[in-house]
Amino acid sequence: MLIEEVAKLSGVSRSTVSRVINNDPNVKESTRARIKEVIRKVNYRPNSVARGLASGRTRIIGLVLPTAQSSLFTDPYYPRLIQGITAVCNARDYSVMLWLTNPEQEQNKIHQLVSDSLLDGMVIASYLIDDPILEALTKAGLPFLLIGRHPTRTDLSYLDADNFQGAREAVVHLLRLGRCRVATITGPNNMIAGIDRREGYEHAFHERGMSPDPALIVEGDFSESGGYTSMMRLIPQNPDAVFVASDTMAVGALRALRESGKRIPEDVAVVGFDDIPSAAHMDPPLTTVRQSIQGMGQLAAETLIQIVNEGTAPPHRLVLPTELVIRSSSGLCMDLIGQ
Amino acid sequence: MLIEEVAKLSGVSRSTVSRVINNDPNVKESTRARIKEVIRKVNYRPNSVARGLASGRTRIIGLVLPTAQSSLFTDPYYPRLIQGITAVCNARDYSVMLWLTNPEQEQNKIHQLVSDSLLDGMVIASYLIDDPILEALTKAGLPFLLIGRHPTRTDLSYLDADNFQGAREAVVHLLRLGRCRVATITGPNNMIAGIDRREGYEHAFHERGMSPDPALIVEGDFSESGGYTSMMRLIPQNPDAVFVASDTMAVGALRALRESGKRIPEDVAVVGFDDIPSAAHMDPPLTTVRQSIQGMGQLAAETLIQIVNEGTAPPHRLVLPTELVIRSSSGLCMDLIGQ
DNA sequence: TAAAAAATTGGGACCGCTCCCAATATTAGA
DNA sequence: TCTAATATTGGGAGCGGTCCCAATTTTTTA
Repeated sequence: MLIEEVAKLSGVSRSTVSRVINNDPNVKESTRARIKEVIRKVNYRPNSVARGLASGRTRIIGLVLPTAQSSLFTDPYYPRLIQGITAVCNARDYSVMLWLTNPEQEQNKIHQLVSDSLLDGMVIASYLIDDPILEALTKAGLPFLLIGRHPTRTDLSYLDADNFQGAREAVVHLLRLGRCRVATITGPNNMIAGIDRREGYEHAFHERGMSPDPALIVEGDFSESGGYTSMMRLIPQNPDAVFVASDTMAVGALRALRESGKRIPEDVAVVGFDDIPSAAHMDPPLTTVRQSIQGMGQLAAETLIQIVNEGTAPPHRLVLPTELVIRSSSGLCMDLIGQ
Repeated sequence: MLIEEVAKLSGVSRSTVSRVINNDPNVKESTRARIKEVIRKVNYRPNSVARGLASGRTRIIGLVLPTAQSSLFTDPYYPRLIQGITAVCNARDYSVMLWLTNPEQEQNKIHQLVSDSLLDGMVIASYLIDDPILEALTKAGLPFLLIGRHPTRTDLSYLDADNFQGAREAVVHLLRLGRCRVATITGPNNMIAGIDRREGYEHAFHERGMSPDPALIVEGDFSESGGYTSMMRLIPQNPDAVFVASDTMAVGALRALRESGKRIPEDVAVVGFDDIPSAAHMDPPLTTVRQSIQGMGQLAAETLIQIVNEGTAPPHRLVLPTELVIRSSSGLCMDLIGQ
C-alpha cells in the first residue's frame, strides 16, 4: 500500500495524505478525518526508508557500547541502560540501533555510522573515545550524547551519575562508623567513573583532615573475579573496611574475605556501588550506593531526542544523584537496632 | 559526497561506481581500481537509506526481546544472545535494531515492523508469539527466526538449545549418584524451554522405570528470588537433590538451602542450567548444564542472513547441544577424588 | 458584493541510490 | 581484416515519500 493509493481512495492528493501522516495542522478537519479513516481501514504505514530519504530524518538513534569491557554483560549496567533507552524510544516512535564494538573496530565503525546518514543521533557509552572521533562527530553535525562525562572536553553533552558524591558519602559513612583503615577497590583508571569514585573516596578523608593510605587503594576492573583478586591483594594490609567501586566487584570481594576467614562486617565492613538487584540478597546484604541506571538511559534518550528535534542547544551536562542504601555489610545500622 | 561526484572524479558514470560499490564483476579491473582509489581518497560512503530505498534491502535485522521477563537483564541470557548476534552482524556489515517489548505492545509493534519494510529480517526471542503475528510475518514474506522452538508449529525456522537432553543428563547424573528424591524447580510453564527441561527431568526417571513424585516439581520463573521461593516450598518435601532449570534460580535455591541449614551437596545435591560465569564461583561451585548462548546468537544471525540472501529455504530447525559441567554442588565427583 | 486575506490543496522536483536496457568498446572467430 | 560475440559503460526510470510554491477555495473585511 502506497501513499498514492491512499490519496486516491481518499479523493485527495498524496501531499494532503502526507500532511495528515506528519500531523501538519494545515488540513481541514473533515479531510483529515476522512484520510485517517482510510489509513486505518487499509492499514497503511508509510515506508520509513522512503521517509528517511526524503526528509533526511530516520527516527533511528544509535547506541554504541564497548564490548571489550569484560563486565559488559555479567554486570547489569549496560542491560539496564539499554532498557531505559529503548523504553523511551519505543514510546516516542524512535528505533534503536545497537553496536557493540571493541576498541579496534570502534573508531572505524563510528566513522562509518557518522557518514552514513542512517542515524538521527547517537548515544555513546564507550569510555575510550578519542578526539578524532569526537571531531568527526562534531563536524558531521550528528547529535550525540556521552554516557559518562568526558575527562577533559567540556563542550560536549553528557549524562552521568554523581560518582564523586556517591563515593564520598559511602566513605564518610564508613569513617563515621569508626573505621580507620578504609580501603578501596577502584574502577579501571581509564574510566571516568572509576576515577571520579576514587576521588570521592579520597575527598572523604580530606574533609576530616586525613589522607588515605596509598597501600589501601587497589585498582579493579569492574568484574567479579577482579573484585576477588583485588581484595586478596588488599587483605594483607589489614583494612577494617573497604569501599568497592561496583557491586559486581563487591561479590568477588566478599568471596575473598570469606575465604580469608574475615567476618563481615565485624572484621571488615563493605560498601559497594550500583545497588544491583542481588545486593539485597548477598551474605550479608550489601550496603551500597544506588544509581538509577535505567533512569539514566531514559533521560539519555529523552535528551537526545530533544536535541535531534530542536537543534543543538548549548551542551547538556546532566548529573544524576546517587543514594546511599545502608544494609548490614557496613556494620550495625540504626534501623536494625531499632527492630 | 555523492556517488555522482565520485563518478565525475573517476571519469565514469554513476552506474559504474555503483557496480564497484556493489562488487559487480562486470567492471574492467583497471576501472575498478581507479574508482576504488577515488572512493578511498575522498572517503566516500554510500548513503544507506538511499540504497535501502532503491534496492529494497536495508541490511538491517531486527531483534525482538520480551521485556516482561523479570529476569530479562539480571540473567545474562539475553545480553549474551545480543552479543552473539551483533558480533556476526558487525562482521557481515549488517546493523541490528533492538526492540524490547512487553506483551501488550508486542503484537502491535511487530505488525508495525513488518509493514514498514525497514528490516531485512528479524530474530524473535519472545516466547509469547501468537498465531496472528506469525501469520502476518509469514504473509509479509519477511524472513524471521525464532529463538526457542515453537510449541506447535513445525513450519517455522528456529534455533534452540537441546533443553530436553541437557535436563535429562543432569537428572541422570543425580540419579546415578544415588539420589532418590530428586526435585526440580522448572522454568515458567508457558516457556518452551521450561517445558522441555521439565520433560527431560521426567524422562530421566522413566528411563529407569521410575516416576518423579509430583510434589517434587515446582514451577519457577527463571529469577533469583523465584528460585529462592520455589526452593523454600520444596524443602518440606525432603528432597535429597534438586535440578534447577537455570543457574540464576539456582543462586536463590542455594540461598534457601543455606538458610534452612541444609548442607550442599551432603544433604541436597544441586544442579543448575546455563553455566553462567558465576557458576564456578558459587558456594559450592555449581554443577550445571552448559549451553552456549552466545554461540546460539551467532548461529541465529548467520542463519538469518543466509535466509535473507538466499531466499527462504525449507524451515531451518537448529538444535544446539548442551554439556553437563560437573562441579561440587552435585556431590563427590571423580575428578575431585583423583586430586 | 467584490476584493483581500487566510486556509486548503495539488503537483513538480527532489532525496541518493540501484537496476535494466541500450550503446559502445574490445576481443575472438573465420 | 571484417563480423559476431562478449565485455564494459552510460543513462533513464524508478524506489516511496517530503517539501516548497503555486493554484484553488473559503472566509473576512470594506
